Amino acid sequence: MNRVPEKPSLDGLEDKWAATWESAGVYRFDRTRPRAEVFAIDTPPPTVSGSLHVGHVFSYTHTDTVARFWRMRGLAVFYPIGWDDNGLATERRVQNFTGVRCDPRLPHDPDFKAPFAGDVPKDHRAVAVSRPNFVELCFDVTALDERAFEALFRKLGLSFDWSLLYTTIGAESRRVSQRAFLRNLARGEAYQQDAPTLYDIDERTAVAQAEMEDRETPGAYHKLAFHRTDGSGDIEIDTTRPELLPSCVALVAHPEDERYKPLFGTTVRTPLFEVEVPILAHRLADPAKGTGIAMICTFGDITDVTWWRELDLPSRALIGFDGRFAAECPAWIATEAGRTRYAGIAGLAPKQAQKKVVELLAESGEMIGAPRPISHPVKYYERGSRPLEIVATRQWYIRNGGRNDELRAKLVARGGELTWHPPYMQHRYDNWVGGLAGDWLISRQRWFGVPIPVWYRLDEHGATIYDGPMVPTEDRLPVDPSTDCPTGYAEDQRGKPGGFIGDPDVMDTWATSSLTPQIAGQWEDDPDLFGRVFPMDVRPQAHDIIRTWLFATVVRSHHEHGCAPWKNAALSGWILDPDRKKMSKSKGNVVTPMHLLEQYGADAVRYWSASGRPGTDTAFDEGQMKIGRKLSIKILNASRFALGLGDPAAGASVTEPLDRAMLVRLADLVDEATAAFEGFDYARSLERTEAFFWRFTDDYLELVKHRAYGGHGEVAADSAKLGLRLALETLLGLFAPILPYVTEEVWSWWREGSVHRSAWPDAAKIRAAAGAGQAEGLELAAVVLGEIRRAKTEAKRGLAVEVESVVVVDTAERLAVLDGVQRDVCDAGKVRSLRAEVGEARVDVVLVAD
RNA sequence: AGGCGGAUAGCUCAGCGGUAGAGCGGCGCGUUUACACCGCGUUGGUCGCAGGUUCGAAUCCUGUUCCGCCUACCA
Repeated sequence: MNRVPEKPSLDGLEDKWAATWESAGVYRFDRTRPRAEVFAIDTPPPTVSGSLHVGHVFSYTHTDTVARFWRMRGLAVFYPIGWDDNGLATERRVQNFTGVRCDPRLPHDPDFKAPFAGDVPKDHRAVAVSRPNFVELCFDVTALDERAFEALFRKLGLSFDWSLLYTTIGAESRRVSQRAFLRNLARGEAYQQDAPTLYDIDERTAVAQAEMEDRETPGAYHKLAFHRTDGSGDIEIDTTRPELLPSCVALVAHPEDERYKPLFGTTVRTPLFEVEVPILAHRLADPAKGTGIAMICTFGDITDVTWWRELDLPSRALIGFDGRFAAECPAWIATEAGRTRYAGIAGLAPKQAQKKVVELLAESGEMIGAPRPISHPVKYYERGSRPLEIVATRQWYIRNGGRNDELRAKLVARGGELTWHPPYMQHRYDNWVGGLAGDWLISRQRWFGVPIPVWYRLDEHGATIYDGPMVPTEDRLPVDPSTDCPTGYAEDQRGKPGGFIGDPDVMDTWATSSLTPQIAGQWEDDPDLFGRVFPMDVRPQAHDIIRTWLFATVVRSHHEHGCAPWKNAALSGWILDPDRKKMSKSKGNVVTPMHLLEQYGADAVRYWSASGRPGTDTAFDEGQMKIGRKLSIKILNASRFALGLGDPAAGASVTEPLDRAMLVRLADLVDEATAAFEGFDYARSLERTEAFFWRFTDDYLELVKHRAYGGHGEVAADSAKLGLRLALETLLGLFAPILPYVTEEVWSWWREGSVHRSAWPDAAKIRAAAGAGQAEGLELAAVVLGEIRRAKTEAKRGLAVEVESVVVVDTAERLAVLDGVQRDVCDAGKVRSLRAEVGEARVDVVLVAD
């Protein structure tokens, strides 16, 4: 059966085969298979906040090659895909795309239409919309983005089972997320606390430690004079945040610092605001920093929080949820001068307040010298533009070992249960878990997310009673406490004294995406399915989100299931631009992938991706894509040659030494490629297969060509045809995970079904066909052929020119091997006579005269 | 400041104890019935630096310099 086209082409293969695979269900998960026969992948759901970039193509291809390998090995591959479309990134996308902002105080407008669709003018001021309207827009815009995501992933040839598609904002995800939260709550792993938290004043939400990053930021030391209340002079302190002076609650120095030891227990008056504060001792005060004595403000940084807690200080926080200083002068500023000065900064943002305070200090003479500019690391929300503030608020947390060493040790051990690819990535995990400073803050003061499924009772005055929140039964999930009622209450009691109120917050995106194994596996909704896929075999992801997604998933699995969520963690590197910088949207150096797929073809782009070794950052390189395209074309043409020779006779076998030698090497290749894939090393498998393939086409095909055409009779020709077919079948199999389109195309010329459902190549079967083949035969023939080619090239003659004679000098042993392949060498080189001599290795070539 | 990676041909990278490799690029040759979206040949390197172990080191050990990343560092 031969359906070899006259002029094979790569054009159009993506659309043709993607459609066929979908309609034939080639990648459908077989849920009847027991756990031992399943390979389950916890695919990262990409964040829906615009478009996918070439980095996604890179890492998703890696996982896809592994999925395809295990599928060919006969496992039922559970390979879901989801869209992470809840959370702040999505909200931002929607704001930027439609030109609106959410104002939850507004009423729902049923006729509202978005003012823009991706074409928001630069000078546009965002239109305020109600929360329900905003959420509707979020659904609309994400649906649009998700269609584009799907088109790209399908074209790239990712072998997802699209029937398993989920979204993190979908009802199923909300149910899983809320159920997991409620179980955390019931077991005491989730709790509420009113405490200082990291707070982004632009997004107006609390953020978690994992979402925080340091940025080198310009600042300045200001030296301030605090006045001793016993009148014996001033204490000088250095601060980068003089605007926090009205929140000062104490000064602190190291307990062993001789300079300040005598002052502990005495008090000073703050500059400008004239508040009396104590001088205290604490080990975290660094005698080498600034003047060695610091002012404690509520709250300038995390150390302030520690001091506040450990020294039992009052809270004098002034920066509110809007990021501005309180409008009213606080009671602790008692003097008239102090209150007048505070009026000057009331309502200002931190930066403006600092400017004003510095002015006031200059006027009062309480600043010593000019500010000394410095550059120092400051904490930002990773998506934020202004430094984080610390604001005392009530928030929800999930225990993650940050405040409990026993739990911390258990979670480190869970990380140790995983097999990490590459192994050194585990250090990142250990490093992060070891350095956690607090529990995981999961509540966000946002709108498009999974609601925290609790209600609070209101007392007879309408005040919220936070103790003993009311929770829904699991059969009611998912709920939205802003529209659903707690059991035993009616809607008209919402917000009324003696009634109830819903928790207004949503959970952070990670609090839901940390449950992707449970979401994809339909935990509790389909226990049969869940039992067949959990714990999963592998979590593939990029290494920059080990501290967030990977760790959070381990935390949830540990709490809920008492085990690690997967067996393996496979970490992809980043794509670097030609200047070796990470490609990211914020740097503006991203390359959009669709045009690459159209220009080079999906297989070529996958080839480039698969040449990036696991965990290794890789340069964006269109040159590699060109090579991948060349390789794909070569596969088409070589296949056309092998299959165009016609079918071998029934009962024929591989008899020729050259053919057997090639098969011996091919079997070795299968062993190597298999071992590489078993260790998730798709890159090594590709490299070895490709190296073999080029030698196969350059040397073996040329050596065998004349004989295969029938130059030495049917038996010798059939040996070649059989060898070629076995090699072709094997090479198509080895290439199939990397180059799914071209391999499927060639497969369809002569085989039934999909190559992607065929069995992974079997080295034993190839060795059986090779019989007593001597592997060196192929190399030896290639070496002699190479010498012949060189002689022709150096003589500036064409390769078609005939060779008068060749003398091969080598050991008797090798000459015996050469003897078996000599006829093929002479055919390929157009050699009239070849003589062998024992001696020091050498090849002499004499061409026929011009 | 700790930790982890990397440093090999002009470029991208493989090799990780036994005579320095591939592809791309450069140069030259060639239309041979799979392939001009081609083929063939060829040119490229004190394997970051300095010590050490070894018969033998790109490969192991120690130190060191650059580059990247992760943690920590906000008075």
